[in-house]
Amino acid sequence: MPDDVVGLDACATRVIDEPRVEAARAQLLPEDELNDLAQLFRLLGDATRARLLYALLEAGELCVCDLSAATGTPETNVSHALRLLRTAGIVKARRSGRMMFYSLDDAHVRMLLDISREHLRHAKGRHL
Amino acid sequence: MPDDVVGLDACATRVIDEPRVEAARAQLLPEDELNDLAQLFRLLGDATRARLLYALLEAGELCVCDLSAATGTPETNVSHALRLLRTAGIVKARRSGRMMFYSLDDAHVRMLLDISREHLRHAKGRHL
DNA sequence: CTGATATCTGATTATATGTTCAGATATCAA
DNA sequence: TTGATATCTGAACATATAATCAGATATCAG
Repeated sequence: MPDDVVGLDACATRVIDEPRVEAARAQLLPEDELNDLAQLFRLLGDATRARLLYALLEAGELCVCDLSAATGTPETNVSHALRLLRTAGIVKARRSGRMMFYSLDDAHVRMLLDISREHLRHAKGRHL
Repeated sequence: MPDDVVGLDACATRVIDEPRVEAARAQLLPEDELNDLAQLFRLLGDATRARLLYALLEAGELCVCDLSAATGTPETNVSHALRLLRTAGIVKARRSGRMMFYSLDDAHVRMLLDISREHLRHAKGRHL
């Protein structure tokens, strides 16, 4: 059989740069890590959640009703959104009486929010 | 009318920490910026696209068929994915003969990928 | 206890989007 | 030119998920 045909996990595709492909394959992230990473980004990739996160980035800590007021998001939506973010370890909650105060739970996420905002500013106008 | 009821864009929600809410509102990102940010994260938030991006992060530059081979993704999917990423300015393309070589187009995105991977490592095991 | 408030939850619906397939385009070799 | 190859495109389908609504839980005041 020809040696330029791959028979592993891919379909029979011709490979142009064999060593580079091998290197890339060797460093592929494990499936579960990749899914976790994708999930992290997906959670940041919704306007409603992003609004909440940037509000928390600025305000530090806010209760559900204040988050609702500050972002103009119905409280139910805020609650649903925060549950997803909390389960993923992106925000943390602190109870005080009948209120729950939320804040960002991770320095890396804070960095992601910052850098992405910066990216946007720099990327503006570069592409058609 | 009572002064603890908000009547601007939100529904009539009671506000707990008025000044903090005002501050958060004043610093809210404009809608279009927020949509762009959410779109950026959403594009990173898919396992197939993330696989391709991390492959490019490691390999530097790969053509479609090599990306397909390296990640085990059908070439059609690779092409669809790369179009979205290219339109958003996340990857750039270089033609060489009948092949197209793709690579990451933005230092910030590279940072996002790095930091998120780091986040994952550190966050592993912290939450239930 | 009862009532009021803040938040949460589950189910439904509507929308968005990743995947697949068939075929189109573009480049090169002969 | 013709044929082969690499990539792209559009449409149909299937799945995921955000928004909405009704009602549940939890905390506190009286």
